[in-house]
Amino acid sequence: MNRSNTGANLPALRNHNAALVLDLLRAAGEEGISRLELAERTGLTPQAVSKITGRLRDEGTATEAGRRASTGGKPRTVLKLVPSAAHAIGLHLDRDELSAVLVDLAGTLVGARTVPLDLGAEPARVVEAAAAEAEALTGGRRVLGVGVAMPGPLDHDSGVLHRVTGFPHWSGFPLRDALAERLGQKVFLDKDTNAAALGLALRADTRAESFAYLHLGSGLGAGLVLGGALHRGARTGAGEFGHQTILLGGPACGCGGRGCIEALCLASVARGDIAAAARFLGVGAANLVGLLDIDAVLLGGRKVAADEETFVRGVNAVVEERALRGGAPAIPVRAAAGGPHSVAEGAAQLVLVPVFGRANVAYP
Amino acid sequence: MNRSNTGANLPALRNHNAALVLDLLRAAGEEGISRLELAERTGLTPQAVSKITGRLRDEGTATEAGRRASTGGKPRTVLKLVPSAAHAIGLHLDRDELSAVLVDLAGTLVGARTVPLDLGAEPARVVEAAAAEAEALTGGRRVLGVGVAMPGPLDHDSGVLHRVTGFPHWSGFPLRDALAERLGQKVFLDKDTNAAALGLALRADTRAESFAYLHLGSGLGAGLVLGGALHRGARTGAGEFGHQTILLGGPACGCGGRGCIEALCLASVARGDIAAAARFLGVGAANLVGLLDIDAVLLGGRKVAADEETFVRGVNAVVEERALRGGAPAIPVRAAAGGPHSVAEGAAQLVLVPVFGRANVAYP
DNA sequence: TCCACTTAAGCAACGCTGTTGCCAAAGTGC
DNA sequence: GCACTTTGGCAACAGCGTTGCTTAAGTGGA
Repeated sequence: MNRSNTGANLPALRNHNAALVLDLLRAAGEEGISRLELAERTGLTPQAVSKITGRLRDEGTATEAGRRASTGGKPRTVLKLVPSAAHAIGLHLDRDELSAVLVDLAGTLVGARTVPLDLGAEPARVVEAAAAEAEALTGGRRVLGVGVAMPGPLDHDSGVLHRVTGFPHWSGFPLRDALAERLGQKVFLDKDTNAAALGLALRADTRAESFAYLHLGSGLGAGLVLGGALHRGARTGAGEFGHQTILLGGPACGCGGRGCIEALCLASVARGDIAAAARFLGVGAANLVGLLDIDAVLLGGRKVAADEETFVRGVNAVVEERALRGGAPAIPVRAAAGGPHSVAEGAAQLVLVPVFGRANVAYP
Repeated sequence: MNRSNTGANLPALRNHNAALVLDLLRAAGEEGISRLELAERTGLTPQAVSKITGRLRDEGTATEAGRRASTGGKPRTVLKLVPSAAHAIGLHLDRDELSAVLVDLAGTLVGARTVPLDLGAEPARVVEAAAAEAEALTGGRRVLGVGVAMPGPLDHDSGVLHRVTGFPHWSGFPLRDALAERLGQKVFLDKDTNAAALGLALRADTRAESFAYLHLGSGLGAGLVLGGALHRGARTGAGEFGHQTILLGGPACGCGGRGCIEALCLASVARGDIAAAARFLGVGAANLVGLLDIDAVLLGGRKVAADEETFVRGVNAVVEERALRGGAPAIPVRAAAGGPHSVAEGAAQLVLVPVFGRANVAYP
């Protein structure tokens, strides 16, 4: 259940409704949305919407932008988000590269920087490098916070890293708090696959409330969006997809197990048999779709990008066959959209999520 | 993200806070809880808690029950839920049996009836039989609604059945609305595995925010509780666990696939090799634990009950080994508690969930 | 051109929420 | 017996969305 455990008072109620309206304004994009439509969609009275949008306009977060055609009376006024009213920074710390982006309230990329990074260096030096990139992008703008995405495992709630694969000295380092203190900004930390999935969840072209993002690069991982929200699990460990067993007693995997999807996929890719890799991935995807009843499967990662069509076709074939067998409707399998900074952009969305009321709790 | 899509006003805020307090009162059980502790746990001010509990006492839902020892000042007054203030009915429609229970606000079993049922009969007759059982249990008490659990597939949101396996004439029947009209009560419909999981989620001895309930009977299914709420998926299809592939190219399953957990498990059970069945179940459980990062795995169903210890031990061994391999803490694997009416009791909880604010949306 | 009608949106008064400031009640312990 | 601590209710209050009404801004027929 996606629920709040804390009591609510008038300011909380006000934030809740304002976030709801802002989320609709964001979804409306350039087209805008009228006050009455906001009222219908939120269930609030038109008068309440007028008050809320009035406050947003006073803040500078929303603005009037034209009118619709009349339907026999006074035409509706169109309201739009003012994306430049605030910004967020997203950082993607990868093994050998640091990607930093600045996005506006609408999530649009405003600036980006990429520099080499040695994740094996001392934590303090990495923090300093990350902070420098963030500051270089800020440029006097109103920045709400900084989102950081990196390879797991880590703990989203406490902002502490665990044993980052290959870099044992990161274990237990409180990256979120260290960066927050250095920058004087709110900082949010999450796994790279989660950030990527969040970024996809908020793209206008991904209209799915629930989906799985499967990332096949040097490893295989997943980001899960369930009911519009990231599912992180109890210890930010959710999305461990690569080491699902699909072939008992199968070939050995680096993890110590046998018949893991990752091992089967990567071996097939290494052999050049992309169709076989896609089928293995499809079996895991079909398991996942059946278990969670999601709306879509999105594929990404370097290995997928190298032969998108074969992967999409192969995964789709397995998922579709399994759905038909179970009498369920088939769900779409697509390649994930997104450019070279998609993970960093998703990280920036970690900052924007609470602004638009899409946090795991309805009341902050 | 577990979030509300609708606007909130003062009555909604009041309901939200009252439900929060009621939930804490329920969790406190016979021991009770003081006003100040309620204030700490909810984040509300003591005065707000006094007002809310005052209203609950006026309604008859809560009552004062003794005091704690003094800590140097006026001793705290203990408040308790009055379980008999309202009741809920739960119905479990199984293939050959109808189990009906009456539970109080605390979820305690107050009455139960079991009669034979032919799920293959005409829907109208089944509705009538269900309604008669519900009425026989009511007995002039204040009943908040009726929860119905039955084998899927079905749609929880619309309350309509799909092609119930083996009973094609149920397809498309609006069971929820038919029963609601016949009884003049609110009715909630869900899958049997979901009801069982919900019942477990609300038992005092299951202290897990997120867990999977794996049910091995004539088939194999799962109920998922994530972050304290049932995860039903987009079409109430979540929990399709039996037909997860764990052995590519394995033995054929009745579903048309190969190497499904269900087929492997049931074949082992039929051979009398319970340890092997447990290992197969364990592989599926380990996949699930890794994917969702849950806190516990609970096992139930007739086949499990026949040799609980072997199943728990076998599943635990696989789950534990996988967790250690991934560097994650091991999570408990246990047999699900619950008596002969546990599914019907969980169905009754479908009615109580909104009362205690544990619905999927924070604001109803 | 005018006027009746429709639709949009703000103003003002209102009921009700949790909060704040204060005080009475009910204990402990020197 | 008195000072102190802690609980918990009373009363006044700020602020939320709602309600009732008015004004603004269009359409379309006479």
